[in-house]
Amino acid sequence: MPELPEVETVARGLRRRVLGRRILGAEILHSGVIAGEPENFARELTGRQIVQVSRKGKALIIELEPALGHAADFLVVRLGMTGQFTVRRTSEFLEPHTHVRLTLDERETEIRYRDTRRFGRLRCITEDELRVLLASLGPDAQTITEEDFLRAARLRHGAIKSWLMNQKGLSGLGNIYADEALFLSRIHPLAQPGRLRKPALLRLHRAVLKVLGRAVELQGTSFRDYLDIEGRPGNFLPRLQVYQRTGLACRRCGSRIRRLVVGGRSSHFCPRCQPRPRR
DNA sequence: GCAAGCCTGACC
DNA sequence: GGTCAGGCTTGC
Repeated sequence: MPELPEVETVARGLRRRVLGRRILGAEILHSGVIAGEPENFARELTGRQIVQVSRKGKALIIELEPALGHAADFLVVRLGMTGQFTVRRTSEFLEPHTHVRLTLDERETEIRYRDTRRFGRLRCITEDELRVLLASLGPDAQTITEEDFLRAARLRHGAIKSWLMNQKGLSGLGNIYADEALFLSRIHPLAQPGRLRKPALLRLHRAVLKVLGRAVELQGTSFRDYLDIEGRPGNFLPRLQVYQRTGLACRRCGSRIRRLVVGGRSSHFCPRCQPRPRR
């Protein structure tokens, strides 16, 4: 599942491989992954040079050189659950569930978008629309300051796990890293942010930065589908402490890891290291 | 038939 | 403000 570290890895890969290159054509094999009109999408991209690749939270942002007759200067991608970008030779075997092909300048390589579940979306938007999108996301989870983190958490009711994942207080965490950060900071997924003491919130802030930093270094987690630009899996999987380890021994205390549904999402935690909050 | 991320809509 | 269910899709 692409969360911040996976999206960061993809962004770095794209930066390395396609920065400065021009998109000669866009072929849409399945329009379901395109937000808006597919014809418009293809028209906006055709002939455009890629001048920057960045991200905020889990949103991948590909900036195009401004060009006459083109309003949308940004290709923004949300990878959903199984979205994948690869840079491949045009002649290479086209893997199943490839939905978009962006031919690059010499016509020998292309950017491919693959997405088995088709929960991901690609959209071409203007700078104004990008601004609105970015404003709808909280500070990036990798760079959020202590102050912003405390401020965002303080007023919140409801489960801290839901807050970590809702992209508004901070953006970039999904199920894997939310569970991992809560474990590292020894906080129960049902704890209420507004009721936690400051030291606990500071622990959580540090845990978020730590787990994301390490996961970025290891190029993300390949639980099921995630692969980078070159088709390689990430290396964080063996470092997972709780995610998808239900029934296995906690690496810290040996208790069995439990699973609990919070906000409709499965949460994995150690009942001893992360005691249930007093209510 | 469930699970995943994200959106929408219903409800309190 | 908050929760919850439903829909999207497909592989297990």
